[in-house]
Amino acid sequence: MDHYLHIIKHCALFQNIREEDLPSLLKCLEATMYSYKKSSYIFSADENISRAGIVLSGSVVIVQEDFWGNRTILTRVEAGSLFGEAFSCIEIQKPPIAVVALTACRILLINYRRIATSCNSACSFHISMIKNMLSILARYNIMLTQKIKHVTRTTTRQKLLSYLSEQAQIAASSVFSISFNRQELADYLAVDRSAMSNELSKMQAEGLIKYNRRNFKLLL
Amino acid sequence: MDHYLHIIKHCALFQNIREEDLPSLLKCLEATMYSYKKSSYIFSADENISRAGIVLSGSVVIVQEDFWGNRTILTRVEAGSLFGEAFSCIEIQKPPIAVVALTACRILLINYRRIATSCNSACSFHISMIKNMLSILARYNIMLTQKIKHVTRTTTRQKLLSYLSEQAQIAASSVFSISFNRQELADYLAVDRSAMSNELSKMQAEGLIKYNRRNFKLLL
DNA sequence: TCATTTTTGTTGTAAAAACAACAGAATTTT
DNA sequence: AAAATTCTGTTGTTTTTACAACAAAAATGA
Repeated sequence: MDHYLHIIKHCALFQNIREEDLPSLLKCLEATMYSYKKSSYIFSADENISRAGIVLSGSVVIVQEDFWGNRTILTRVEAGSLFGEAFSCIEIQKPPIAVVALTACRILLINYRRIATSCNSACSFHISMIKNMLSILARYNIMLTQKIKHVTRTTTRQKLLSYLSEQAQIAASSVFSISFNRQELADYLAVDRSAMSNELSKMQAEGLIKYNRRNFKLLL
Repeated sequence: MDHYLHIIKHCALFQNIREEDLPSLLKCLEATMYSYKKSSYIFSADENISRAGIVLSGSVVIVQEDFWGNRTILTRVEAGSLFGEAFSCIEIQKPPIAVVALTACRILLINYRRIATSCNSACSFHISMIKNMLSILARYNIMLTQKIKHVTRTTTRQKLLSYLSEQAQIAASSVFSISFNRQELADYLAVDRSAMSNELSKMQAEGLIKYNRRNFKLLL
């Protein structure tokens, strides 16, 4: 675990907490490290999520899956980021999401709830952590709001442009790479992959965009 | 404002705070009451949101609007509930949402940020309020996740069934009323109203549901 | 009460998407 | 290096949707 301390200390949850406090804090959070193979479930839907996870290496996706196995990707989570935090804050019997390893990964599971609910206000880092959590949740909210913005566009083209514009804005450049492959992007935008590939081709033919695999360029 | 104290004290933000502390707390939050006419904007998109709102009477909707005026409803907020809280927690230049009065309403605007960021830990209710905020944000997260579940279904019928099932579950009954009219529901599910009405008719004809206006019954 | 406005349901048409099936390219594994 | 697997693009068909236009019902308000 110590091997990943440089990842952990940069996690948004531990901002404004002194590095020397981290080890005891992690003990307090019952932090335990696990390894997962590609495509394995870290949290599966319909089982109570009582801990939050921090990605130490690799990456995971938060997904919604329906009865027939159709998958929607809510977001991709990279090393250094937190997931499952909302379920650490409130008790939910059947969480509406699952977490799946996109690549082989190492995950630190923590029992955040134990700290937040029985907080001894003498510990200064508890209050720091709760405030960090506020900011993480607020950001996650806004991320979900952005996703809703994309998926509620009426046509596949509009969804793509909405998503690609956001990525260009994040990259602060009209040239950028995306973290999703085609199937994952289709799952994120809730469209059919082949129809989406087809639409991308048309958009390129019309001179709206240029792309090769994960590299894109917006042409106004 | 005192007239609405019974609403305010039940607001999730003020749970575990003694009623006698409320007046000074509200002063601390710079709470100010405003009235809005039906359809007017309480927060408009692209203007910095620095305060959160509590609905005292009437109801509002959180919406996303695109350049062409297409509107998606994120959620409806009733008396006693909070909105705009995510933007009180983190600074955002251009919020992706607007808040519109669905009916004539009275709103209490509060400066939550001032409290959360420069918290004097001597005030016991500050920590209570921050914890309440955590729970509100977590719930809002889950609500957004549910909405994404609905809007990412592929057909209008699936979207309707996904939404109606959730409502039945919330009501704990197969007979229930919904808070949206047809246009609002279409805006929430991101479909065309007339196509949706048409689909509802078909579903009724096929014996899947029975409905009259806002009253629904699921027939398995 | 009557007129006006809002809400809901209905129908037809054109556009778009899902779905399926497949081929070639790229990547990974052996 | 070759084989196997994964990823991406392409095409055609069927289903579904958006859009438009309108009529009836209900709610509002003067």
